[in-house]
Amino acid sequence: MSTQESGAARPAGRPRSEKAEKAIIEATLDLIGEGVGVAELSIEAIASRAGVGKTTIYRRWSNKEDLVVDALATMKAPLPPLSGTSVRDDLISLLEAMRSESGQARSRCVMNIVMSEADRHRRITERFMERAVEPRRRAMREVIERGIVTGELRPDLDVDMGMAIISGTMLWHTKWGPAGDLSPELPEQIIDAALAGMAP
Amino acid sequence: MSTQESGAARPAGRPRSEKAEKAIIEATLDLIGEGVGVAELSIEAIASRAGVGKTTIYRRWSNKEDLVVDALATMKAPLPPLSGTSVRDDLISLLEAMRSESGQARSRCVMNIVMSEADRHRRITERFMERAVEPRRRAMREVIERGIVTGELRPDLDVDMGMAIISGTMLWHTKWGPAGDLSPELPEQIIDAALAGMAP
DNA sequence: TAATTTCGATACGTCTGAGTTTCGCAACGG
DNA sequence: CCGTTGCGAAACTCAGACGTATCGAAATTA
Repeated sequence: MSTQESGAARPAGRPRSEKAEKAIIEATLDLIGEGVGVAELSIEAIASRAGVGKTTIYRRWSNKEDLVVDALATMKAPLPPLSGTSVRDDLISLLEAMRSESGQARSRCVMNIVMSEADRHRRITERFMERAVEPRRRAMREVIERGIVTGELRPDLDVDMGMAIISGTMLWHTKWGPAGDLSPELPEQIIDAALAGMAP
Repeated sequence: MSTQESGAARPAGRPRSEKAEKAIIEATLDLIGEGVGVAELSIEAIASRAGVGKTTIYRRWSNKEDLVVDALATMKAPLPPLSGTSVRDDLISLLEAMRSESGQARSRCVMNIVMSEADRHRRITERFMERAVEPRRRAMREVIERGIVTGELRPDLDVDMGMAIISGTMLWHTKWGPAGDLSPELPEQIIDAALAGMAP
């Protein structure tokens, strides 16, 4: 077992370095986190940052887009634990997770790329959505649907619209809200405002 | 008056072509509208598209960023006329204006750039915000404040939060809503949902 | 040990685009 | 008509990055 296969017979020769692979992905996310866009992102910069030869990158990914897709796909969403005591609390927890991520430069820059590169590099967006966005979306949907069942939310509530209001209001604050970090009270404020509505 | 100055004495020599300037800005917006990002945007492509020599561009703008700033600043917001009959109607009109713009590739691409390039090219964002976003923001704020005065909206409503909910929900749909054009009913649906709230 | 494959480093030819210069012509003022 | 400035086109130099090839060393199997 110590020197032997795991499924497919090892093809002989020096095995690919797992460490190099990690370093490449990490360097890619690192540069992205510094605000470098996909277009400016150069393989040479990644190789240099990762302490790796360019060959080591090209042996694994045939082009930049493939690498970026894989790199972004590693940004999985760590869904917050939901207490389940009340819909209000769970929604606040979900927004709080978004808020804390919006404080990380890397997350912010990744979102910028995903949102603006959707047309040019469809594949980048697709994998990321499926891996990172969909799970969150599902979680929020479940909370809202549960709220309708328990009577905590209006029975005629349009679930999709409810999600759009909550996520959209949060998104708006991360993009156009006052500069600097978002207030820790913001998630609570948003949820209460969304629940209450604006009409008298 | 026909051949004479308007303020500063003309410095002699052939005057700069107003037409070329327009063509350059138009070509820039044209390329941006095709999804070309700021990084990929090349002066040569702009010159060629505008039917203009590179010199003519460099004589006016010393670098790409300056040109893009000026180009985006020409995208002024054509605020929709507000009937003023009801707050609901006016808010719907404001969202309808956003919806119709979101159907234009050029507007969509400009928004992508403004939102994602905010960190890298601060100046691009700043001028655009001031020229195109602020007027809309003011208009919506006035409508909401009027609604509070007339009693159409809750007296204790947080105006900023109300704006965030409405604009954010619309923004969310333009970015992550179902693909394709937004439904003409969407503005009305958003406003009604925002006014009503989610609680029973 | 021998064969094989990957490793990081480095050099290479190629391409794209920046920014400058030069050209002959056009448009303006005096 | 003359000096000045702008015009589009083209050529130029320069930098950066691409993607490939080659190197000697390292890691692994047989």
